[in-house]
Amino acid sequence: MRKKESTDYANEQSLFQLCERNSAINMISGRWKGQIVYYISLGNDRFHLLQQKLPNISEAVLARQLKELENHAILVKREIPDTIPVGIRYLLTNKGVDLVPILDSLCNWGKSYADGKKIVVPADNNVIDLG
Amino acid sequence: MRKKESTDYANEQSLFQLCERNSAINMISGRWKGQIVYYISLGNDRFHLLQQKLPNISEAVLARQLKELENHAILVKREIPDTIPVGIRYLLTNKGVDLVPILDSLCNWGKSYADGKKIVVPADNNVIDLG
DNA sequence: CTGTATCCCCAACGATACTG
DNA sequence: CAGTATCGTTGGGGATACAG
Repeated sequence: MRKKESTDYANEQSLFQLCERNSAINMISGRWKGQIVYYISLGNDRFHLLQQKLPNISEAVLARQLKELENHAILVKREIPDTIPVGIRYLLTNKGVDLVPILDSLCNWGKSYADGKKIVVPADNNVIDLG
Repeated sequence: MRKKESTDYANEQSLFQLCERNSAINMISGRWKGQIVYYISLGNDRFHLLQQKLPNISEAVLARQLKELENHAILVKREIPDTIPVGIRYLLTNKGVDLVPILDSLCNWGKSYADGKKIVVPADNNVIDLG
């Protein structure tokens, strides 16, 4: 547990208060979160389906990331009736659904520059030469 | 340094390869990055101005975050001529400028739900009651 | 003014064994 | 099937002293 008296904790909270931008970044920071939300949006709504899509994730880590996304109300768990052992579906909330296009634009942003879009500084119009 | 043989490193790289979404999230993950990019976009382009805007950040941390943003070509450093000691301006590249509206939409996304927008699950139309 | 060097602490990721 | 418990390792944030 992060200590509530630490500067670390205080800094985090003050940033969250300053602007929702910071808590939003915090909600999607986590190695697998973007990919998990994406796969669930495509209908991979079971634990084992996500494991298949993310073959290198450990059970403990997947469970943790799902719980964090649930705590942020990005997804919810629903039990599938009359199944033994009980099956669980992961469903995006409207908050989670609203996140998807934002993650898409992040994806496109990164992709356009990874694909060779020139980096320039608008202030001086000089092209940056990346090593 | 993260060891290149570790599973940790391999997982990170495979996610970056899988989709730019993941490397983009990685670029903006870092406690102060969103706020730094925002303040620079408003014209706070000096180290000491950023320190004023972010009073709780330590010099070491600010320098680290700026260097990471520079490594991702989101900003560049420009020396101010004929200054002793030498002054540095931080300028957003076009890549950095393109990031700003995405961070804004992230901000609005978080804000709308923080402000009381109802959380529902589109699949079943049930309203979620958050404690 | 804009950093670097050093050290401490904690949280995230990961591996594995176990459970209802 | 969908987890929990535990533990090891690493990396990020922070404080402080020092430097060009």
